[in-house]
Formats: sequence, structure tokens, C-alpha cells
Amino acid sequence: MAPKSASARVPAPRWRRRAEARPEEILEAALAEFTAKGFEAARMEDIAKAAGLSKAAIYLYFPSKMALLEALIEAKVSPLAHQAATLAAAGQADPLTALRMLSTAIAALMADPKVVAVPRLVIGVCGRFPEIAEYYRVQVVAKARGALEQLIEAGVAGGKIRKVDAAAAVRAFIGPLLFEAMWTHVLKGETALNDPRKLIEQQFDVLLNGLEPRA
Amino acid sequence: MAPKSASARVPAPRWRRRAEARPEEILEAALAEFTAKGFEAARMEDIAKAAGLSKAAIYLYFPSKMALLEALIEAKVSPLAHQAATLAAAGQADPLTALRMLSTAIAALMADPKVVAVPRLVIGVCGRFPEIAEYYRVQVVAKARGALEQLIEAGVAGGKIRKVDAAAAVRAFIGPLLFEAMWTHVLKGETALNDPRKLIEQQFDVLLNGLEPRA
Amino acid sequence: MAPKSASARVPAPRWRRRAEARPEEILEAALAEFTAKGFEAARMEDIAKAAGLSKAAIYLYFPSKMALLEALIEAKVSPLAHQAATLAAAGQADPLTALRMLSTAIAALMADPKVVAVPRLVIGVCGRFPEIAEYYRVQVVAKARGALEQLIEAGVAGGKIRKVDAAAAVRAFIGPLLFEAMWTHVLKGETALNDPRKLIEQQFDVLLNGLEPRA
Amino acid sequence: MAPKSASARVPAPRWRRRAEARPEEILEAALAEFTAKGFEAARMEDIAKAAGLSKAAIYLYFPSKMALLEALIEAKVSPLAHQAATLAAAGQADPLTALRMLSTAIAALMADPKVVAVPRLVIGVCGRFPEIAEYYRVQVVAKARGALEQLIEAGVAGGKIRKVDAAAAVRAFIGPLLFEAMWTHVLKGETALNDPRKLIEQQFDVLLNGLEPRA
DNA sequence: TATGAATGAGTCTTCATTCAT
DNA sequence: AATGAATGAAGACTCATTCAT
Repeated sequence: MAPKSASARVPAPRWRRRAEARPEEILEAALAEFTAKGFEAARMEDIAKAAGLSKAAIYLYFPSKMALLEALIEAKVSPLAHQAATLAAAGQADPLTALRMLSTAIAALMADPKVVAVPRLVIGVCGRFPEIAEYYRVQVVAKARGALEQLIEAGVAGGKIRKVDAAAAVRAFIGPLLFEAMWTHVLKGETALNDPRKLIEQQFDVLLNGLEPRA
Repeated sequence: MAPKSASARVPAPRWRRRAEARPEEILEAALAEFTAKGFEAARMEDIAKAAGLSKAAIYLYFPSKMALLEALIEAKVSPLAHQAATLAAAGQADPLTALRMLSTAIAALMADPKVVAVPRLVIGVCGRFPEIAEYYRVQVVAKARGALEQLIEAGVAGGKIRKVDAAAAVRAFIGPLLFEAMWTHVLKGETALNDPRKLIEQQFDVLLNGLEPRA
Repeated sequence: MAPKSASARVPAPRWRRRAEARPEEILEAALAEFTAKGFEAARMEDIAKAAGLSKAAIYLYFPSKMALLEALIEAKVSPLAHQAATLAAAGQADPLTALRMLSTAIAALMADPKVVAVPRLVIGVCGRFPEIAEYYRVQVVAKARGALEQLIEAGVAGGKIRKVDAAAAVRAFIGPLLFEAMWTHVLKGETALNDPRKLIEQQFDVLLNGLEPRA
Repeated sequence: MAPKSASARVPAPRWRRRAEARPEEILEAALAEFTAKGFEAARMEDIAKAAGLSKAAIYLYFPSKMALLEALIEAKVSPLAHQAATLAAAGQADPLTALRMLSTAIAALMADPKVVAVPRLVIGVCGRFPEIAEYYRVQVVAKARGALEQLIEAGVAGGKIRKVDAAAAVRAFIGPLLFEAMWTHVLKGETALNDPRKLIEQQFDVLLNGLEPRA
């Protein structure tokens, strides 16, 4: 996560880093606190303490609490957007296998609370910050959905996948993972995400073959 | 929202204070505010205003903001728990049909923001109130999961459903709806929940027959 | 001030609340609450409950919390002032015996928390209500002091009491009782007021004979 | 009230915030407000203003209003406890003289409203905070009583004091001072504490020689 | 007479944010 | 770059008091 050296093409965001490692540490701490207590309930002082700084020092890096939230969300977008972009291209040849591998990877990621933290945060916050909802919808979820739909459609076109509604298929693919992630991280239920391979195997048994008894 | 006419003889004068209706009205307003702003950011004063009361008056009915939240959650639990209980029994005979009908009903419900509001609230809040997470996990979600799993297993036992992992099937069944609900209400995306029948038909096409091309 | 004349002709029906008794009951309750919690911390609602009324009903009898306090204080003053007046006359003949009897009576009274309650209240309250301090000083304490000093001086004049400073003698006479009353009721210490005769005997042994060893 | 010049070399600039002095200043202000208005009626804002701070700043030093009260009480206890302890030892040789000197000192102290303030506070507050009553009873008053009784008993044993009940003697010794202090500070009466020497002389004339005419 | 309902004015306490060094 | 100190603005909660019946 080395600071990508200013990169003059992209106009430096308002919360531009002034030191090397600090911003990362602060964001880390902020994410932890936001996740644990929610955006409103999280206190700058606790974030500062967790980051090993004084409360005032945070303001050297981020102009406000809100900026922290924005930085946090944005920081997770580029990776995701990028992955989504490459995904569609990469898996065209063998969509089902691609989906299976992808699923397993996602399931494994979702076992990590930190990965789920930002989406959870967005859920909790988008009520009063609609811009964030929109940003997340457009920049993250819509992109991911699009990429997956393309994959499905490619599979259908290539005869590898039965002719189904792509959107429905994407929901069938992502929904169960979302559900298990919520169960695990929100409700603190016993998770099936610990064994991603097994989870995906069971899920794909249903997903690929359906519930109907075969002749 | 009309005062349910305590006695038809004397039409309750408009200025009559409807003490009995108050708790409901307050909860209504609280749900709206909590949903819009989140639990922490919601102000008692706004809730009061929305309920047509003074701030202090709320405390005649609920001892604290937290109590409001709890009442809100609990108020939605008994209905759910009850439905879940009847569900399992009702659908034993023809599980697939039961599932399909149930899905459509749920999808229709989920189009209503108010129905989704409490779960959303729980998601946003359970980080700092683990008791609520536990309550919801045990009293609501675990029960619903259990009822659905029974349904699946009954179907498998009766040969109406292919032999699949029940938990995976439940995830495959609920996950997509959850996903669409989040997309709709959290991210304010264009919803497919408006036409529940079509949505479920597409979803069940995938769910029942799978993605694999049939021979 | 009190609605007098219970008018015994019509026996108040059992269910009928005796309106004329109300002020007394309320004052009783108010004294109890004020004593237990202090004037500021006492809540009208609790007073009402203790008096078996609704909060609003109190305002039919007393226009404000402050009025309650004033009524309370005034209700205890006339008796005291009266007693003080008679005292001086009564004991002129044999001042020492009068003092001894008086002391025992006072000590016995002071064992009763209700008797000490109003003075305690005054102590707690006169910081912010100087009129009350003045009222109490002039109407109660100064009068009592005066009466006692007269008694002492009469004794000195009649040769029954050694020539001492009257004020000092009064302090020596009242102080110990005040001290024990505070210890008992304020600090909840084990009291010597239970056995007033013994207490006064010991106190008078000191008071009359002094500490100096007699030749 | 001058900041005690932490170091004489650099005269603390007037605008320098004297963080170390703050707690003392706050307690000072709190005592003043509590005394003037009573614990409940005193407002944090006024205390803050009197201490030259913002309301919120007080919470940097004391976590609550209650803590302020406790600190205040405790701050006066150690001195007293200590003095009481040394007292008994110091005066053993000549108890009567010790008592006389002690009395004069106490009388002089009691002329200062600030010295009487905390006991007054305790009186007003112990109704609803019984722990404070107990603390004060055990840590302050019982200790002082004990020390004085020892002194008396030593005097009796050494033949310097007539054989009297020690507790009664202590009451006879403290009571008058207590009485005069209340008269002065609670009731705002004209005080005799201004001339402690004279007051004690008169009081000791009674205390030592008694009221009975000597043969 | 009596009260359930309601409220305006206030209080303690918290916290994001700034300031002086 | 960093911080200890400070604060303004806000929010939950309370309570004496009033009102409509």
C-alpha cells in the first residue's frame, strides 16, 4: 500500500496526505471504530488513540470526520472497480469455472471482517448521506453487477450456461454470499465462511443444478 | 392512521388527545427518523415533532431513546416469529409451491420500505448493541432459517426436491431477495421488487433448474 | 390558612376524600420528601404520590413548590414562638429546674426526626432564600435565645445561677443538643437522644458543675 | 488567589493557561456555588464561569457534578483527620490548656465562611447521598469526637479534670461553637465569632466552672 | 375537586473542532 | 508535525407547572 506518488493526473483529493504512513493508520483506526460503533457514535478521540495520535493531529490529515468516512469508502473503490473490470475480460472463456473460482475467492474474503466493514458502514450511513449511497451504488455495486452479468451473458452466448435472466443469475450468485456475510458479521452467528471451498461447493451444487429433482 | 374511534357515539373531537394511540404514533415516527438518519443521528425532538408531540411527552411513553429502539424491534418480531412457525407446517405437503408463494409474498413485502426498515436499523446498530444482534439473530433470523430448512428437508424427504444441502438452499432462496432489498432501499437503485411475481419467476427459474445447460 | 371547621355534622362518606384534610396531608408528604431529598431534589410528583393525590391536585392547594416550603416553615413557627413566650414566664421562679425540665423535653423532642426536619430544611435552603433565613432567625431562633437568656438572667439576679454571660450560657445549654441532633439525624450516628433523661443528666452534670475539679 | 508561581524564574504570562492550578480553582468555584445555591440548584455553567472556564472544560478535570462534590468533601477531610490525630497526642500533658487553645483556634476558623461551607454542604446533601453522610460521620466527626474524648479522659485520669462523662464534655465543648457557627453562617445573624478569644473566654467560664453558684 | 396529558425551560454531559505553543 | 487545553453547539432527559375535561 505504498503511497502512489502524487500521480499528477488525478487532482489530489481534499484530504490529501501530508505524511507517509499516518493517513493509512488513521483510516485503519477509523474503520475499526466506525465499524464497532457506527459513524455517529464513533469518537474522534478513540480513533486518534487507536492510531497513536492526538485528536488534534488527525485534523492535519483529514479536515473532518466526514472526510474520514469519504476517504475510507473511496479507498475501497478503486481496487473493487479494478477487479470487476478485469474479471469480465478474464473469465469469458470458461464462465462457470470463472464464477466458481471467483465465488470461492469472495467467500474467503468475506470471512475477514475488515473486508465487509465498508459495505456495512455504507449501509448504516447512506440514510443521511445520499451522495454516499449514490457513489457506492454507481461506482461499486453497479460495476460489479455489470461485470458479472456480462460474464453470465457470455456463458449463455457460448452455450456454457442455460439461458437465464442475467440479473437473476447474478442475484443468485451474490445473494447467498451477502446473506452469509451479514449473518456472520452483523449478527455474529456461527459462520460457514470459514471453509469457503465447502460453502461454495454446496452453494454451487444448488446454483448449477437447481432444486428440481432430475429425471 | 385514523384514531380507531374508541366509541362511535361521541366522535372524538379533533383536539382530543388520543392517549391510547400515542405509543403507536411515536414508534411510527421513531422508525421513520431512525431509518432516515440512523439511531444515533436521530434526534428525539424530531421524532416528537413527527409524532405531533413535545419532546418531553415521548418520555411519558418510553423511558429512553434506547427503549424506543427496543420497542420498535420487538414490535416486528412477534409477527415474524408467528409466521415462521405456521410456515413450516403449512407448506409440508407441497414444499416447492409453498416456497414459490412465500417468495412472492416476501418480495412484495420487501418493496415496502417500512418492512425493510427494522432489519436495516438492526444492521446499523448491532455493532454497539450486541444484545440486539443476538436477540435478532436468535429470535428472528435463526427461527426463519430453521423453518425454511425444515421445509427444504421435508421436500427432499418427499422426493419433491433434489437432495441438496438445506442451509445452502435456504441461502439460495433468501439471499437474492436480501440483495435486491439492499439495492433498492439502501442504495436507492432501480428496483425489481415492484413486480414481485416476475422477479420470483426469474429467480425461481434459476433456483429450480440451475445454470447448467440441461442435456 | 387551614380550612378549619371539619363540620362534624355530616360524617364524611368513606369514599369521599376529605378535602379539608388535604393541605395537612400534602404538607406532611412535602416535609418527608424535602427532608429525604432536599428542597431542590424533591419532586412534586413524589410529594403528590405520598399524599395520595395527583401532581396537579397539589396546585389546587398550594400555588407553587416554594409555597409548600413556606407553609411548612410557617406551620412550625407559631407553636415554637408560643412555647418560647410562655417559657420565660413559667420558669422565673426556679430557673435551674425549669432549664433542666426544658432540656429533657427538648431532648425527647429531638429524638423525633419530624421535629428536627424543618430546621434541617432551613439549613439546607437558606443559602438561596435569604428571606427564609431571616424569617427563621428573627421569628424562631432569636426569640428562643431571648427567652432563654431572660431565664438565665433571672436566675443570676435571683442568686440561683452564678454570674455568667447569658449568651454563653444559652449556647452551652442549646449547643450540645444541637450537636447531638445533627449527629443523629444528619449523620445517622448512634444516638444518645433515645434516653433523654440520662443525656440531660450527664450534660447538666457538666453544665452545672463545670470541668474544673472542685477543691 | 494568585497562581502560586510554579517557578519564579519565568513569571507565568497572564495569558498562559495554568493547567495545574485548574482543579483547585474549579473546586473553589464549586464550593462557592454549592454553598450559595445548594448542590442541586448550583449550575455547572455558573461554576465554570466563576472558575473562568467553559462549562465543558470542567469535565476535563472532574467527570461529573457529583465528583466535584466528593472531591470537595475529601479535600477537607485529610487536613482534619490529621489535625485530630496530632491533637490527642499533643495536649495530653495539660488537657485544659490544650482545650482552651484548641477552642480559640476552632472559633477563629469558624468565622471563615469557607471553613464552614463543606459541613453545611454535607448537611444539605446527606439526605439523598447516604454514603456521604457515612463518610463524613466516620472519617471526620467520629475521629474528632474520639480525639477529644481521649483528651478529656486523659485529663480526668491526671486529675486535671473533674470526673465527668467524656461524651457529654465533648458535646459541651463543641456544641456551642457549632451553634454559633450556624447562627452566623446559616442564619446570617450577628456573630460572636469575630472575637474568638472573648467568645471562648465566656464559654470556658461556663464550661469550666459551671452554672451553679460556688459556695 | 381531581387528573391524565402535555410542555417549555432548563440541566448535565458529550464531542467535533480549534487554538496557542 | 504534534498536542494539551479549551469551547460552542448540541442532545438526552427532567420537572414544575398548566390545561382540558
